[in-house]
This record gives sequence, C-alpha cells and structure tokens, in this order.
Amino acid sequence: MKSTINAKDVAKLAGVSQSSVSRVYFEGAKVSKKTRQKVLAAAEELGYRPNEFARSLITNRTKIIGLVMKGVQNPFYPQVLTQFTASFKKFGYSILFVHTNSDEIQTEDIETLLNYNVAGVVITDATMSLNVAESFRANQIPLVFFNRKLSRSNFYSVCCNNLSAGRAIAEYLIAKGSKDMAYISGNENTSTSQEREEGFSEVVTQHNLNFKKYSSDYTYEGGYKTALAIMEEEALPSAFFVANDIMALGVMDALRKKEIQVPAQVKVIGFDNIGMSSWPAYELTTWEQPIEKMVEETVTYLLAEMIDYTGTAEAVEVDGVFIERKTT
Amino acid sequence: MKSTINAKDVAKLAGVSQSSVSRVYFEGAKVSKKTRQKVLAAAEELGYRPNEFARSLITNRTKIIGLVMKGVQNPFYPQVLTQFTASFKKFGYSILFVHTNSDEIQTEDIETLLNYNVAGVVITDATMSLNVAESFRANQIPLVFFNRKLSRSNFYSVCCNNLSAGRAIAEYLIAKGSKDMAYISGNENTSTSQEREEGFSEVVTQHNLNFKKYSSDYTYEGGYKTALAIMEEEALPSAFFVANDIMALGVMDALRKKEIQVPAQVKVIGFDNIGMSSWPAYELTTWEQPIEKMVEETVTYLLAEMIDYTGTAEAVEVDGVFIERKTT
DNA sequence: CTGAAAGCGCTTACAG
DNA sequence: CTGAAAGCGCTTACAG
Repeated sequence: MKSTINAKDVAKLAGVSQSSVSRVYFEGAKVSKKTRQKVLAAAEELGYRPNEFARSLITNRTKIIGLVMKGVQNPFYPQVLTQFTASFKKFGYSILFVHTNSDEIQTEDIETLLNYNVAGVVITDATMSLNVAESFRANQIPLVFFNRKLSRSNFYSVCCNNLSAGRAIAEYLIAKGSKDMAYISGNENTSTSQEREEGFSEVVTQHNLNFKKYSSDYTYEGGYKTALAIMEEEALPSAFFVANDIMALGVMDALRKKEIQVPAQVKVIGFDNIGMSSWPAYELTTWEQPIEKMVEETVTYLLAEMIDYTGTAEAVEVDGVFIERKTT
Repeated sequence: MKSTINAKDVAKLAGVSQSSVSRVYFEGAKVSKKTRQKVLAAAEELGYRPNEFARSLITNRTKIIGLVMKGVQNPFYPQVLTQFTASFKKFGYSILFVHTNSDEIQTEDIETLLNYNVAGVVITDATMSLNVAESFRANQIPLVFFNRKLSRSNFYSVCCNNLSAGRAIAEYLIAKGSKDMAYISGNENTSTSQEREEGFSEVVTQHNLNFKKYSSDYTYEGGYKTALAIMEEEALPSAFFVANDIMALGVMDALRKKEIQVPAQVKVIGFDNIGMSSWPAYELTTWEQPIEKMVEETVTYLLAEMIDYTGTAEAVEVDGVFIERKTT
C-alpha cells in the first residue's frame, strides 16, 4: 500500500527523527539550521513532498477554499474566478470549484465542501437556504456571499454599492433629459437586481417621473427577447437601465435589428463593465463593479475568520464607478 | 482538538463497532441490513459525515480532479469548465481549479496538484514542460491535454479535428470563389493554431492559390488590432480564416469600424462556435468544437486510468461541425 | 457478517 | 533543539 515516500524515509536518510522532518515543513516550528539542511538535502534526493491529507487530518484544517458559482456564462464571473484564484494562491490556498445549475445551491454541493472541511467558502451569483448556510456556521466555516445578499440572515456579504449606483444612474439619465425610462431587471429574486431597481426608482420618483419595469433573467438572450417584445408591443422608452451588461448587449442587438439608433433614439446603460462592453460594436455606458476590491474584501475577511472565527455578519459595499461611453 | 463527530461516536450510539460504521459508508463493503439501519439512524442523529482526508490517507486515493486553465477570458473555456464540473460530479469527483497566467504551467501550480494527490489531471489551453508532465507519470496520475497537444511527448490528448477542419474551411472558401485568403493565427506555439493552419495551407496550395498569414494571440483585442493593421497597410484579402471565434469577433468589429461590408467585401470564418458567434451583431460562420464529446472522451479515459493505470498515450480527435452563418 | 487491531503520514505536547 | 510516542479518522486484512 505504501508507495509514496514519507517523512520517515527522509528522516532515515537524513539521520534525524521523523519529528524533525515534520518541523522543517511546518511553518512556525523550530529546527536548527543544520538539521534543516540535512533534511532538505535528503528530501530533495528522494523527492519528498508532505502529504496534505495527513496534515489536514491531524490539524483539522485545510488550505482549501470552496468557491461556488452559477453564472459562468456571464463574462463577469470568469473575471471573478480568475481574481479569486490568484488572490487565494498568494496565501497558499487552493480552490475547490463547485458549479451549480440552480439559483439555490443544492445540499449535495454543500456536502462536498463539508466533507473536504474547506477553510472557507465563497458563494457567488447564487443563494442558499438559511438552513444550509447555518451548517457552515455550525462547523465554524467562514462564508461570504459575493455579489449577493441573503435577506433576513446574518451572513457576511460583499457587493457593489448597488443602491447608490441605481440612484446615480437615474440622476444621470434625468440630467440628460430622459423622462420615460425603463428598467430591465435580472432574476427578480436576486438582491443585486432589487437594489439597483430600488435606487433607480427612488430618484425617478423624487423627480416626479415614472419608469416601466420589465422582468428578465441576466442573460444575453433574455435582454434580446425582452427588448424585441417591448418594441413589438409598446412605445419605446427614451432610456433603458439594464440590470447587467450581458443583458444590455442583448438589448442593443435587438435595437440594432430593428434599426433603432442608440443613443439617438434610445439610451442604454448596463452594469458590471465586462470586457465586451468596451468593444467597438457596443461601447456601452455602464457601472463598473470593482471586482478587485470586492475580491480583496472577501479574501481579507475570510483569512481573518480562518484564524479566529467570530461569525461576524456585515454587508460590505464597495463603490463602483460610472463609465460613460457611447450609448448615452 | 477533537471537535467534529467521527465514526467512533456513531458506533457507540448505534451499538456497533467502528468498523461497521466504516463499512456502511464504504462502497462495496458488506454489512447486514440491520447494522446499516442502526448506523444510518445514529449518523443522522449526530450529523455524521465521513472525513475525506482520513479516507484518502488510508486508501491513498482521492476523489479530486485537478483542472488547469489559462484562458478563462475566452468564452470557450467557461463552457468547458462547466461541462467538466458537471461531468465529474456525476462520478463523485470534485474539481480543484488551478489558474495559470503563463502559457507554460508553473511548477508551483503542479506542486499543489501533487500535494493533494489528485486522482487525475486535465490541462486546458496551456502546455507544460515534459519534465513536469513526467512527474505526474512518476506518481501514476493520469493526465489529459485538452485542446492542446504536447509535441514529441507521449501523453493523452483530446482535441477537435483541427487539421481536417482547416482543410474543410479552405475547400469551402475556395468553392465560394475566394482566391486571396488570409489566416490569422492564435499563439503560434499552440498545436491548435498550427494544425488549423496546416490543413488550411495544404488545400490552398493544392489549388495553386496563396494565402497570407498574420500572427495574433487568440484574444479579441489581438484580432481587432491585427485586422486594423492589415487595413492600414495592405490590400484586404477576400476572406479571413481566423483561428478562433473571439479573435474573429475582433476582426469583424475592426472591419465594421472601417465600414467594410461582411461578407460582401470580406468573408470571415472563426473557430469554436462560442455563444457570441450566433449573436445578431455577428452571425459568424465558424467551426463548432464538440465540447460535450471532447469532455466525455477526457472523462472516460481518466476514469479508466484511475482504476487501472496504464499511461497510454493517444491523440484523440473528435469531429467538429461546420456552421454556416452570415459572414461568408 | 462483525469486531479488535494495525496502520496511512502527519503534528504536537512531553521529556530530555 | 531533538526524539519517542500518542493520536487525527478512517480502511482493511484477520479471526471468529
């Protein structure tokens, strides 16, 4: 059964005890320079590598972060994935990637994370029942909802300032002279779509104006179909605030198909600032989500909680930036 | 130190031995119905979950697949990621996600995979030095290069039929009357770009025609810049064969910017059939990579090798499909 | 079918 | 600073 070489083998070759070998590889343990050198030389010769499983078993902690994602089709998320992987790598953590199809994360997916006793969890673009979330708390595993809030719960979340972004976008459009605006929502049960709408609505109402609301689903196809349907049945608004960029691109393509001029006939504003929004075919005005800072906030919190678990809940909001391009 | 509940706890409550508890959770082990029921009841009550680390330590095998990716910015790869995650999940495997920035995978990234003693590895959109690849073989860890071949090596690879696709695309363009064609390559050291060019070149030459070659990098920006540069300095070819879709979209946007009509003035063909290529703004003719089948081939091979390691090398090619849209 | 016991490869008090 | 030993939570021959 024994096939790989272990600390005992190295110890024998180095002429020291197995404990000493262990100490060389365990950060914070003390070993004399001489011992360290002997061990490293022997390890090198044998190609020794400490077994993470034995380590985790004895320390009861891992260097694995569970990253749960849903919408990898939205180009926003590959960026998020890249940033998290890079950021955690710096601190020696690896990523256990879980992809879920449903809005609500399945118990099955969670089991995996618990079985591997992950050091922390990031949930992206999805929610989970409070029950399930609590099972992480019970195991003192820190958890962050990234770009989502779980309503009526006390879990840590990191989002963009969706509410004030919604307000700023309304202010901007009204200043530009828009009167009859429309909001195209993402999945309506997401906090992001709700908050963007709420901020927007607030300001529109303050100005004694109205806006129409159309419900969509955060996908390109959703944006495309929604816009087509609008054009077939109703008068076009003077501006669309679309809950994310990928939908906004769909909206623009639908407008293009009907030969509607943007921004001359309709203005379009998205949200996220995905790479494509700056493509010449779109040049979309949007609200940039500060992914880097959001990731940093998430990682900082998780690292702190891994050292000393408190279970603190907070809804962190990181300020995004308005990016004006050619669609407004 | 002991915090979580273990098989011993369950055994005590169920009134059986710890071995029996273990057998209930170990597939293939034999336990009487009665024992099983007692154990499951006790486990349920205590919230027991077998510790994966202890399991892996004793069995010397894991249920983790290392998935190494580079180009997550190319929408082709999120699709690949989703499929792999779904497919491996079916067989009870989890994904350790490694993201690399460089074309050649770093030893550091590999260390992680070896430390976690992954059951298998998929390398996507990147290569690695033969040295590093051999370290997997030394540990009998099966390895598949997905969408890449490692030249002069004997590792398993799964690709699309790039060579014959290149040929078919040349035949198609020539049949359509194109005479002066151009190939815009991806990163030139990738097998995919080389083979697509090779097939293309072969047929063009057979027909006593020529084509120009421009070197690019598999990104949208690369395609955009390359096309702009061409238009500023030289006569436009009658058709572009672009090594992947995302670059082809860049090419199209550059043409649009210069008000060149596609396909009237220039034809454009991409490769991959990413979601965006069917968007109304593009409607790109392309060659579909059969991701699902490619993933299936990869998973099947890995599962077989995990049971009985042979280290067989083979360059599997899965046939793609030509998709004609409006750019040709 | 079941239990007692050895052992996977580590970390970590405990002596020296 | 170093070594001998216990123990993390499992699997798995070995008896019964």
